[in-house]
Amino acid sequence: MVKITDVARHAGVSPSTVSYVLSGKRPISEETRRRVEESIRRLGYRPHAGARALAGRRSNVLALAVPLRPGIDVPVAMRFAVSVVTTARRHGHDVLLLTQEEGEEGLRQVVDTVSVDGLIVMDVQLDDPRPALLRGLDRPSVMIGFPADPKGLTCIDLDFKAAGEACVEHLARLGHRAVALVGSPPEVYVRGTAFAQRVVRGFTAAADRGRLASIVHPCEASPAAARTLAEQLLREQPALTGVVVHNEAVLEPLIDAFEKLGLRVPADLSVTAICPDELAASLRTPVTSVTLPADEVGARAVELLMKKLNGTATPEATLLPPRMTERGSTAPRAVA
Amino acid sequence: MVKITDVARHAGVSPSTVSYVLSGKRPISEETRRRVEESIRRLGYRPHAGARALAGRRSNVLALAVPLRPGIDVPVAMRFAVSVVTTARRHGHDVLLLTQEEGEEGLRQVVDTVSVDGLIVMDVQLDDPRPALLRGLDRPSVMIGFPADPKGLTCIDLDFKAAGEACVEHLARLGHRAVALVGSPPEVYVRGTAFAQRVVRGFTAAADRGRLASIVHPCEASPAAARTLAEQLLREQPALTGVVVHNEAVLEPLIDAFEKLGLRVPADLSVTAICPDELAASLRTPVTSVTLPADEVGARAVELLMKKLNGTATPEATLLPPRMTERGSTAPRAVA
DNA sequence: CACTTGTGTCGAAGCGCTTCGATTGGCGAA
DNA sequence: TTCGCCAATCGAAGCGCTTCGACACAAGTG
Repeated sequence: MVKITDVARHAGVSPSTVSYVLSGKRPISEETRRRVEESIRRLGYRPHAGARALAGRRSNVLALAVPLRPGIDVPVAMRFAVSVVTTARRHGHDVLLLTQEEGEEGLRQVVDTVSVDGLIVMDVQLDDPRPALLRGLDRPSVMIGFPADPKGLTCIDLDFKAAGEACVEHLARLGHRAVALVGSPPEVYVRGTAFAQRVVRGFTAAADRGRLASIVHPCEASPAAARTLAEQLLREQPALTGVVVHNEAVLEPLIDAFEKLGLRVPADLSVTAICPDELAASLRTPVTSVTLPADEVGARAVELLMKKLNGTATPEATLLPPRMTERGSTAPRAVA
Repeated sequence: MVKITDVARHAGVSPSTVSYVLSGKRPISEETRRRVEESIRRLGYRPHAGARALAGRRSNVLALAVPLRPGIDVPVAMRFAVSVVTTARRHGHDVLLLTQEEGEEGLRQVVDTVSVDGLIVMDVQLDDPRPALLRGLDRPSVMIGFPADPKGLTCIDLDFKAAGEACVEHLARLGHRAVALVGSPPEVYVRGTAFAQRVVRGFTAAADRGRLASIVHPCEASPAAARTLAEQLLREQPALTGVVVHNEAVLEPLIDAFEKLGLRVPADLSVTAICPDELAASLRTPVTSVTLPADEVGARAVELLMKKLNGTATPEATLLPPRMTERGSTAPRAVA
């Protein structure tokens, strides 16, 4: 194994100089720096992570809590995770994976063990016990999603309320007067997942403001549930011409179901979604959607955490404004 | 932070004794052990991971490479991952997450950095470059899946060939004479993913042996693709009465599609699948399936790795025999 | 020209843990 | 009773790195 003393010898400097070249914490002359960097490359030197963690106070490891709870869309969750991992790596950090089972215990343990510089917590819920835990920790953290009380924390997420509003307003502008929200699976609401509720709130508020008739239903993540729900919606609201889907798993089956029921999209029924762009664009009928920018959220979460690690002040709440892309699944309401 | 010397003082012993209590590498009297353990608990002591990694040669961290390639079923992949993480934790190890982007570079880097005791690599493909890399490493590894040449490696997976055979044989026993395999998305075959090909091989071999008419088609992971394929299968093989589905994402839509086409399951068409039990059991028509034991595979992979870390010999290949559960989606062929 | 101020580098002291060799005391064998 | 031996424990030497204070020298300052 190549160690720092090897590099130092090879470059004709002291180990501390090599360390300073690496960390940039003290000025190093241009020439020395170059020599050291050359030696590092030639010898293929990689600092020993454990030694670093011991001597410095940093381990260069982040923990990522990914609770794969029932009802969440796993592929979407993993987009966040992948984005976190790659961004972290760009910042020289590795990512330790925590899953639901480890829950609070896992959090505490990993933190106590000092193997982790900071943590990123996904799928935060309104009554989540983790925010309290995080507040008590001596290590910085960032939450993806919002708990009931984000005071003293750092949270980031898409502005789901605005996203819900944007969808309704888009439909309203097109002349639609009766709209429905197809939400996440019921478990998600039962658990009090903030983002789901925010969509509902935004949806309802905008509908009320625009004096649109509106209904809201959660929906299981299965094609069968989608079909059932499609029928139910039309029964409850025969004048329905606009649908907002906030449920990746049923987006396609739901459109299918409506078409099977004789409604053409967008001629008879306009559909918008809140979901990753890739999904919306990949469907047979590309769907007008507010993007769920998982990549951006993941990356920004890491960047916020890096800032906190550097002692830079960070905002408590970061809400990304919704960005809507029209793709042809929405059209002006046909005038009867 | 509580350190080993604090524990030692509290228990009235030397730090090395505490260390030996923890590692069990030297005999410690029953009484001392108890006192030390009590102190550890009372003080809430957690060994510093970095210091451990530095002093000992172990970091108690595993790397898990989860390449979320197109065409793979993310929820299923995550079942493996979660199982790996929880099993690793039971063995006192944390799990570092590697994603596709980091690929070989990430592997090498994490390993060089000595932050990792061993690695588990998922979604291995026939011509995967990683096995070669792993062979060259000085650290043990376990692969979930099989490369073209598993010599010198440790691989574990469901015996997909036998699984394919089991499905066909089950259908054959029920009197079916014409069967179809609905496979994974085409990308998966193009990439040469062993498990997908093995299913095909098992399926075909068993069909030939039993003199069944058989057809094989990959299928995109979308309801639309499922519908199209259902029609296509019936067109190509009007006598079709048995289907094997090896594609979690289209299992439900496919059954739907067949039913829409007027075939009742299992009265007119018997369906079996290779997928996690939970999925098979959760459908409206519970599906007879060979379980894809993600939990077991993940856990066994970790255990194999632990064995290698302890220097115990491990078999190169572990193939879990298929376990089939009848659930009512298969029935004897209706005699015309 | 003596004196401060910076700049770039070095040496040494740990970080918390494991591990190796040494030490102690108790016990059976001679 | 003495010796040797084993079980149980201790002390000290690092593991590879960061960081702090010291130092040497060059470049201003009055």
